Amino acid sequence: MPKIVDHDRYRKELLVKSFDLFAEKGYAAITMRQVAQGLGVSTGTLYHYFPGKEALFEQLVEELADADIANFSELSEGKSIAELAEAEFKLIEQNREYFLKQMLIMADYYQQQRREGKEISPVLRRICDRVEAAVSKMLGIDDPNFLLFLMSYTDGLLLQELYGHRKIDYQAQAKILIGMLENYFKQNTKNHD
Amino acid sequence: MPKIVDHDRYRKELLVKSFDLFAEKGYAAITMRQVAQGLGVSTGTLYHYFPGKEALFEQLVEELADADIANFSELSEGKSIAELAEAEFKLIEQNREYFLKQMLIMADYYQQQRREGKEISPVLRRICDRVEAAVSKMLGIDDPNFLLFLMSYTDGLLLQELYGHRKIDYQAQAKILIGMLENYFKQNTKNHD
Amino acid sequence: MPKIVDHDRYRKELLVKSFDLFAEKGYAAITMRQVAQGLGVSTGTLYHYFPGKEALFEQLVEELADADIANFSELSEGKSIAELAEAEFKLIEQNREYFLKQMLIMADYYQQQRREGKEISPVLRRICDRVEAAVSKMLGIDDPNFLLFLMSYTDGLLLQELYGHRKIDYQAQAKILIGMLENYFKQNTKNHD
Amino acid sequence: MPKIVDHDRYRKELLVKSFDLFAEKGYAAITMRQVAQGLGVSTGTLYHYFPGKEALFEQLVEELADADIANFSELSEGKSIAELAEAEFKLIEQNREYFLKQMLIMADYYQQQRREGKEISPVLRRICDRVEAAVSKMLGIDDPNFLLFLMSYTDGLLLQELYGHRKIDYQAQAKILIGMLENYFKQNTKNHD
DNA sequence: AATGAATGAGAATTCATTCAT
DNA sequence: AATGAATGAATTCTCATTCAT
Repeated sequence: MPKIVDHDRYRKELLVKSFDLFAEKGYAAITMRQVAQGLGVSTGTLYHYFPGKEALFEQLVEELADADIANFSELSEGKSIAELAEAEFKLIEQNREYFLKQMLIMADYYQQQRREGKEISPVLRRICDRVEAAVSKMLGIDDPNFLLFLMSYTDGLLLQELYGHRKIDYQAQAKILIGMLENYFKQNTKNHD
Repeated sequence: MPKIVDHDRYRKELLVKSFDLFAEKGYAAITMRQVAQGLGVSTGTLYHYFPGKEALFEQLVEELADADIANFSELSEGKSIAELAEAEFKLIEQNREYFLKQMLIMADYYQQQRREGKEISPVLRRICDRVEAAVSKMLGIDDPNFLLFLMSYTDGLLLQELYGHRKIDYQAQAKILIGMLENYFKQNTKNHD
Repeated sequence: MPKIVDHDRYRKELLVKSFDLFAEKGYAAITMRQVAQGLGVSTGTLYHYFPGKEALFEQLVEELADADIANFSELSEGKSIAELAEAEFKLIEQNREYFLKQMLIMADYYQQQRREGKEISPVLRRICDRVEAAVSKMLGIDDPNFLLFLMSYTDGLLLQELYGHRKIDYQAQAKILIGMLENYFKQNTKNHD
Repeated sequence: MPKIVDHDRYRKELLVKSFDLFAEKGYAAITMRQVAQGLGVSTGTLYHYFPGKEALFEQLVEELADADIANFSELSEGKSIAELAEAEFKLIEQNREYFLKQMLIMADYYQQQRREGKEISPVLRRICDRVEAAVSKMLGIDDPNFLLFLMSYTDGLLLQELYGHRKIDYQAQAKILIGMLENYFKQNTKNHD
């Protein structure tokens, strides 16, 4: 069944391409025709690969959960905390478009699930967990509360972007974070004594 | 002699009541009929007070920008940093529903403005600025970068709720924040010497 | 019951004022609010004087049927045919706005009656007959076929305005009509011998 | 392979079929649902072929401007003026339904354009000009003023139909017209001497 | 597989009319 | 009498979805 592979491969390709479209307009606001057009296919074809709009969106979010947070791992080797933090912020800054879009899609998905009375989606949690794990490994931090703090801070920074905050100085933020981290490790070391 | 109605007062009342509705479903997903029903009026009446769905939503966001962040000011008197931070987190925890909804509405508004090719809305910025000013005054902090850090952190914490994070331990987070703050003030004092 | 006189007088005043409004937009396209606004009253007041939109329009058309075709009679005294014809055309030209509007309203009324399956309205006929009688008296012509010809010609001339005909040369048309009339009278006289 | 439909051909077919519907009820009074129903299609299909009600109506009027005034040319060969005139009136009488409807549509269009503050439509003029050209060629008359007279007369005759005039005697009218024409040609010939 | 024409339920919005004041 | 707020049915138009080709 080589055909099925092709079918599946193409489906995923469409999913990836639809990411921007959903992020730009939002699930409820975008139409299937717009999606089809954006993907360069007919609506008929779109429905050939996905049973409907809702399923398409769900699969997109699941795709996000499966997608590699590829870049994170690159930087994690044997550097000082300061270097790591700086590298992380550079990475965030460089991909802020992507992260912002992912955030918007997740917010959209959250609302959609709520609308339909469903419990908070395990898919969102999965995405969240994986990012957390990546950050944990990258910075060598295990304390869940401190991890939550870090995640919140970086996610929140992206939110500020959305809120229209005047140009964010990622360098300065990195410096603050480094201070936090150094302090954290100092204290942690003390505690472990 | 017309029916005696304070048009403007009633309009604002409707706006306030529509907050939950828009937050729950999202701008694009909710219908004017649903809004009308939720407000307990007919669609005709809704259109009597607002020229259209878009205007209604915009006025809602503007209302948000004008609304008092009343509760913040209460706690700001002569307490230690630790007390203030603890109080702030309690406040966030208690109002997390409201703050989350506001966040969703702002994200929605952001998308809607983008969809229409408008520049990033000054209204969002106004909301953002006011919250920042409130936090600044409350905690007695002026450094914009540190303020941004704080805002990001607290906003990001709310985002984690949305992402389906298992019960967030606001107490533990408060502790972390206090550590940060104490460290910040210590350092700041040193620098000023 | 002096009040009733006032009521009735005011009603007619409103009718007269509504003539332009209906002519400009058409019965179906104009809204009662627009009419009210155009008349400088509230919709409530409008409904106080007329039971509804349809009745208002019907009364307007009836008002047209009752209105004096005042100006026509002025010119009818002891003049030559050429003079009369010329005078008539000047009159048409001067009032072409009014006549055009009347034409539009009558066409509208015709359609509305048809829509409701009613027979061709006697009211329209009444207007038509009165105009015919006026022309007959004015030009001293009795032959119904020739009168019909005359009416058709002048009404048709107005239609040409509506069709966007470049500036119509009423002088030239008057000359043609005079030729027709003179010829008609010559022949008629011969026939009567 | 899409369903094989000649989009443009079908669009024109719909236009032609919508002629009666618009003439019967008027642009503002007829609803798109009614049009769709009258054409035997769904509203969705109607909107698939036309961007909106206004565009549909405009295209209809343009279609009228392009439509052949086919029948006119038939009769124009080598006959006496009397025969031509008689033939014309027979033609008008036979198609009076069609001409009346065209007149109503044009009046409607005129109002609609005015409503929107547009200048007098070139489309109406185009229709008008083409009819004029046809009549000119048919009767062999060039004098624009005399042509205007003829057009006005015949159009006006149709108007009388609308005004509810009792049965119009087209034979008698033809006789009058013949008189006019003969007189016109006689005089014209004299002038050319 | 792929297309896009067709559908009709449902969205935003309007409007004649009613009615409390 | 006069006002204009309130209503909800009806209008224009959209859109997810289906289906013949």
